[in-house]
Amino acid sequence: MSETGLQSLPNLTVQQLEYLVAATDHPTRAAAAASLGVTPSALTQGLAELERRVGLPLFERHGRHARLRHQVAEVLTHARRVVAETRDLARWSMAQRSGSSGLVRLGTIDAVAVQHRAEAIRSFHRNQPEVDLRLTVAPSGILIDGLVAGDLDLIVCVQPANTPDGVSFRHCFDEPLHVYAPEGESRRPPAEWGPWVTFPAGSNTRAVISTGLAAVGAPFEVVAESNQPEVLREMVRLGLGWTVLPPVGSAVRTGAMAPARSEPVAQRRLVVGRRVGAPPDPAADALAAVLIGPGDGW
Amino acid sequence: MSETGLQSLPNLTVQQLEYLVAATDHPTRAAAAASLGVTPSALTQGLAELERRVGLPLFERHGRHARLRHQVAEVLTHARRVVAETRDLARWSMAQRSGSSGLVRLGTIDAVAVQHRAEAIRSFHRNQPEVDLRLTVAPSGILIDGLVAGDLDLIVCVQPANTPDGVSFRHCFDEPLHVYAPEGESRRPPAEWGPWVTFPAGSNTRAVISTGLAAVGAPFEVVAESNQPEVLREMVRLGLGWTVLPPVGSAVRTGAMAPARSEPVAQRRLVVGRRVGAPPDPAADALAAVLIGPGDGW
DNA sequence: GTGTTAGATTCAGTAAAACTGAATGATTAG
DNA sequence: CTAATCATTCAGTTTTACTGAATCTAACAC
Repeated sequence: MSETGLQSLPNLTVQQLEYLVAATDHPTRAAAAASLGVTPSALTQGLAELERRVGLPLFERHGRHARLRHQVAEVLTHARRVVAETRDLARWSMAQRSGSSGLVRLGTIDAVAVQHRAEAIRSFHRNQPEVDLRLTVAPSGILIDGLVAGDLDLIVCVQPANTPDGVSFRHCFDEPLHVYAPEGESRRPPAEWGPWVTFPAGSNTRAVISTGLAAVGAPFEVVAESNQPEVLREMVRLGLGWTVLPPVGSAVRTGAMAPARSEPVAQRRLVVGRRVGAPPDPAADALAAVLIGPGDGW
Repeated sequence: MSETGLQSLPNLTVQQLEYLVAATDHPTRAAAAASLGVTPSALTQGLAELERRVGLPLFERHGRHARLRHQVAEVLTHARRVVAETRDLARWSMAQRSGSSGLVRLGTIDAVAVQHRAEAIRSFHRNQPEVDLRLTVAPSGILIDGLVAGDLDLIVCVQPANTPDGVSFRHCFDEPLHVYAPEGESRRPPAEWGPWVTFPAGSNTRAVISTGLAAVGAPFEVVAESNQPEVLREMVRLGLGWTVLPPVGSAVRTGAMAPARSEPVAQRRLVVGRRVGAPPDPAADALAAVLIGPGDGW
């Protein structure tokens, strides 16, 4: 919170500094003006304005030539530095604009990162190495909070019951949720299912599961919780209770556990989330497109 | 002679970058605008213009706040750097303007630096430590060349026969030139003076000496040359020949050599030289005034 | 010397930009 | 809900930057 105060900075423009550099780098002002694509008149006036703003005479006449005063080598140094930095900035912003570069902070739930979109993320990372891609894996609620707070640019999460303000979701894909029972208990009717090990309270997936079980008449007594599907699966194997999970992808090492029913008891909707206030970000757009799959852009 | 080409640099102004810095350093834009002494409206429009010129959206809305996008940290870095550098430049130019600081390249002949104006130069250096004073000691001809070429700002030299273009001289003081003879030869008449050890051909002082000796009817056969009075003096002591030199100042370690005549055989005019094309330079003006002594300025 | 030429500057006039002050929209606090 | 604060937009004015023409100046030829 530094107080800038009222000290007036000379309102130099990059263009004026560019004039100065060009004027010193070219033998005549006409040549310098031509190299900048302006008339000699503009160059003269621009340099005069620069002199006025710096408050010091910059040139001295030697015949027809106007030499830079040795005292103002500092000004020239400043000019060269600013021009170079601005050129860097321009190049950087152009790269940003074209989307060939930039920073994208992606957040996904674990199943998406390790299973459903693992290959998409990997190939994006490989094909666009200029994009600094940072991946956060967390439960949907935390992802959404991060998105709202501006800590994430793009998330793939389970669609929540109500869309929070400032966020927009696009459908990504639906994932079936199957009932898994401890060994030997699979053949019970829904009314006798449970008890359950499942995601913690507040989890979007848990809400979907709760609704799905109620629809088939199953009770939903929860005896253990975890955010990690692998942990829930292990609990089932240990006989702690039943669970509802998406099927294990073929790519993942299967624990050889079959669902208690062939039909899914529910399905969760995976969505890609963006901040509505966020300005267009080509890199994030490109990644979002990859994650959503075929279809038009955002 | 680098070709800047036609690549268009965004015409950023220091003020716009200052807006950006202030906007990020203050909690609200109103406060930022107040700190800069402009209306919030100006700040908004200025930042919008900056966004347009950079070509990237810089902010994103979070409720009422407009946060800087994390992607544009580079722009902010650039802005801070340029603002800081420009502030330095402004401070420097102000110091230059006020004359309390700056660079003055002074050139003098040796007698002036070590004798006639040694104390003046020393006290100027002591009283105005902000001025970066660089002293070059050389023969008059070289000093004048340096002045014309712009390598020196101010010189004290022997007045040349004709004033070169682009230089203006002001009278400083006149210095008598006495004849010095090797031990035991002092009492000869002028027609038997010599041979001589003196300044090299082309030297202004030598021209003065030559004229002076001719006026009293002395021959001017030169057997040895040096630009350094001490060397000439030593040559005389060694019996190599006669010489014509200014009297040794009391402050200088005297070699206890008396002139062959009490009246000077000639006198050289010391002048202070400036470039006519040179813009006003308060520091150089002050030093010139000290060197000339009492009298009006340049 | 005179004339010629190219470079640099000055002088209109015009287009762009920056600012102020008022009006509008949007968001937080009570 | 109301009020207050903040941010933005809008209209109008002042400032600034540019082009093109005219002017001035220095260098060069003759």
